[in-house]
Amino acid sequence: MARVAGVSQATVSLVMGDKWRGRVSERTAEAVRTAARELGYRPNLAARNLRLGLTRTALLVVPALTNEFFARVHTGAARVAAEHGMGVVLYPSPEGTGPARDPFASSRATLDGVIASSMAAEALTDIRAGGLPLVMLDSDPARPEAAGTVNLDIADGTRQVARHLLALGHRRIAHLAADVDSWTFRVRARALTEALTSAGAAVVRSEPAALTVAAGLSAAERALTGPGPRPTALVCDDDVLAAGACKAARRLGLRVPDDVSVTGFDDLAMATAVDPELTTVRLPAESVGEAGMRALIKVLDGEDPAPVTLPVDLIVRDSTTAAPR
Amino acid sequence: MARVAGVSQATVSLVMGDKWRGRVSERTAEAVRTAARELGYRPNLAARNLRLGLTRTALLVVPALTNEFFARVHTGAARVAAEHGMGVVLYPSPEGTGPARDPFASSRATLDGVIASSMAAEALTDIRAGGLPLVMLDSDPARPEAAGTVNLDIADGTRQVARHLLALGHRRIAHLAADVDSWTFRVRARALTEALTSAGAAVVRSEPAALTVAAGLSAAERALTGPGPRPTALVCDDDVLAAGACKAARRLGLRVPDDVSVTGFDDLAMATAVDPELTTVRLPAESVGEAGMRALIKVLDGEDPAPVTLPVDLIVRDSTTAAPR
DNA sequence: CTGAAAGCGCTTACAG
DNA sequence: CTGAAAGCGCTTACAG
Repeated sequence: MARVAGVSQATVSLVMGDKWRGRVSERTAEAVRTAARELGYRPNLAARNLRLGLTRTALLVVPALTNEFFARVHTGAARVAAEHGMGVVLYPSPEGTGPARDPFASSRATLDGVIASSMAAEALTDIRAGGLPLVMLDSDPARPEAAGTVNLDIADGTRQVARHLLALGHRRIAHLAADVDSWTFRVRARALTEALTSAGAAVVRSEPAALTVAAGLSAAERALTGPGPRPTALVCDDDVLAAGACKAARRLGLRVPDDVSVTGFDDLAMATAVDPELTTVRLPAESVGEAGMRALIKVLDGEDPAPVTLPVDLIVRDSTTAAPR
Repeated sequence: MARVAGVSQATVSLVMGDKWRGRVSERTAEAVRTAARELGYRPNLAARNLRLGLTRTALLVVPALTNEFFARVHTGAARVAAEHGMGVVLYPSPEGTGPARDPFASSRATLDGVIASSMAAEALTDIRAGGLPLVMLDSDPARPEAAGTVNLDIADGTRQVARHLLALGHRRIAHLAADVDSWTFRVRARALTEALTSAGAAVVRSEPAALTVAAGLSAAERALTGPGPRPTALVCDDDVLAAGACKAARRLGLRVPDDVSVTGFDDLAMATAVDPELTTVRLPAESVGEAGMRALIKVLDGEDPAPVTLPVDLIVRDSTTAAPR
């Protein structure tokens, strides 16, 4: 390339890196650009990475890709990254929220830092071993592993759900709990119990369920047909579970929301795909991604980003109404 | 590292690369491994990439991440990649199926090849400019851009839908067509028209819709309330659209499937989340990813992979029944 | 069985 | 304003 343009390697580097102003003549720069265009020349990133010792690439580790939440987190992260000349590469951890295999062996990308969303802190030891700056999203803020944290106010979202249901007169409330060991779901369970008991109501039953429609359906069946008076509301950890819960209610001959109110969490596309549309908690997923990338960039710049907690909103739709009788 | 282990750089390289057998003594190899463990040493990938001229990493370009189909394609591709010591990095093209910005500028990873799923061929010119081997998934097999292609038998899936509906006595069928310019949707439209007209039926109406529940809903409203006799069946390009169509029917006081049958496509989680569950076409997404990665590996090995077409299956559930009257 | 040396393609002082 | 040189950390012949 340098030969074709009739200049030195150094000059090519300056021009391609847009650092030539005041150091290379306009004429020479133009010649380099022309030659690059004709040759389809692209700087070898591996060489640049080696020389610079950084890659301007971040890895976003997520538990699974089947959830729009993570897609939106990525969108937000990628936007902020682009503004800073960085890129984001996705690593869907093959084992859900469990131990993430070393992404370096897997993605083989060289990375400047990693952002992990909704992962168990323990699941990230392999990644930590790389010594890379780590920003944790939607994870236990008390864990000291991360150089930065961005959280959703999950507890508040759960409290909003509880208050909404209490205001509608519900007192017997069951919880369809995601059968996933992560901070975000532990918070939901704890906040729900606290909010209800402090108001004189109670979680009359808690049913664990994997994050699928079918699992939500059978958990809801158990919750609605178990011993004791039937719950009048089902609080679900996730919209997918809530969709299953609505189907279960219908199969039992119960109307949603007249006989049973159902709430979701996340506000995925599924929340409005089902009938009735789900009352749920909307999570600012893109903002989470944006804040996460901003935090990582600060860490990379040697700064110490303050922890961020983002508010969430209850979206009241048609799956909740006044408790029967 | 070499200094700590008391051996040369070359020896370290041999041991870390697992190429030491018969060339380095067991004793020395063990010493290297121990030192590596203690130091938390990891070979610098940028240096290795530079030296080797390859990265054993493939890029998977997808239109968007909000769809499980692509998540499953990735899962399949990653599995095959891992078996061959490769990794797969995801690149969700920011503009849907439209022009993909140069992923090299964005992901900054150095790549051996790219796999593109469901993208318009024209959208990949930037990527092609990199001169990397390209495998296209779920894309026009007639385009010569790709070194390998893996397709779904979308036309056959559409024909299965048509035959199913015809057998149920439907003759007035409307099409909710995804408002996305890609091969996969063009095939659906063409195959549907052909299958119906050759059986003496017809697509009485075709309504374009973006790939959201809300868009599906309003497109279905248009299809069901337009001039002429009402269609008895709605063939939707996608499960999301079908979910919207079911809601539209219900709002118009029509029962699904008794008054209108509705079919989806893809068999996403949403297909069983809604009530009634959707009759739809199941796509072997993971197999698509696996076959795509296998094809890329062949190309990388200098072979010429044969085009693959994977069969798809109609899944009959509760959203279709005999035509009314 | 082990080490010294070359070279992958960049970027960045440094010299002219 | 431009070029020659060093060096990032590997891997791979090659020599011993």
